[in-house]
Amino acid sequence: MTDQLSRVFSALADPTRRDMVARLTEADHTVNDLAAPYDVSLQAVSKHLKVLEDAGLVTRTREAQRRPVHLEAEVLDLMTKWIERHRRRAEERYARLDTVLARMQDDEDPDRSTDDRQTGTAS
Amino acid sequence: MTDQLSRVFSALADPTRRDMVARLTEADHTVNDLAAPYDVSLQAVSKHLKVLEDAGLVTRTREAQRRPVHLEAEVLDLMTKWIERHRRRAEERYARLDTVLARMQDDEDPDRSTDDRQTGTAS
DNA sequence: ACCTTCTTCAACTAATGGGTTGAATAGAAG
DNA sequence: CTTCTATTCAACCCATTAGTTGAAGAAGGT
Repeated sequence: MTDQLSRVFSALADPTRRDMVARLTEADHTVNDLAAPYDVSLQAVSKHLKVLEDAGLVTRTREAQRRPVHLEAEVLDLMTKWIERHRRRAEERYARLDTVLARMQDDEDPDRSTDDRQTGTAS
Repeated sequence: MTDQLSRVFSALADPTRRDMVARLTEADHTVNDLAAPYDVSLQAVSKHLKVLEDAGLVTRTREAQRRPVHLEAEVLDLMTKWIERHRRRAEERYARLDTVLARMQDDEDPDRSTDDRQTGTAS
């Protein structure tokens, strides 16, 4: 899992980490702050943060003993781009399929042989 | 990892599975078809497909001995929605921060006390 | 019936992931 | 210098995952 895209998807596959990200959209937080709502050790939270950091989703600075965590929201665009690119391809394909199916439907029913392009009757 | 959103993120955290999804946007494929490009056993590919299926990303029907795999692209919207919701929140927060910073900048510089809202000079 | 094709099930292994506890570091504050 | 707070490192545990090989099941073709 060497590429960033994989790391980002993987990072957000965990509900706790998604919740952290959600809270970080509102404000930067210290590790202690972030840990408060969860029923796990501080060290576990620290690990979660490392995962988010390795994915590029958060950065951390220093402020006295604290290490405020900051969300790098632009990284989310990486995913959005991938998803939307493929979503779009699939949509286009479905559209083509619908067209094909509609034509087949027409062919099946010889009464309504009104082909849009060919104004005259078939030879 | 009980919720679907987690399963979908997790499913797409693997480059091979992403590639499969990418190929499935163009056409349905059999397991053999899908497996061809990868240097792993057929059983491994079958397992990958199970992950995608459990996430709701693909469905499989039967067609003689084959089990054609079909992409369910709408599921991608689940992710897009989550991501965009939080992306937007972060953006809004940044915007607010910029405003605050701009105000602080103004306060720091007493020469240019031209407040846009107040047409006359300050009292 | 038999063979072939396509696919999955079962059992195993090695690596990874999320959690734990205990010790170590970084910086303020006494 | 000691102590307190905030955070991380290290070692370990257990469950899950990605891969393997070998056997089995399901559907057609002969």
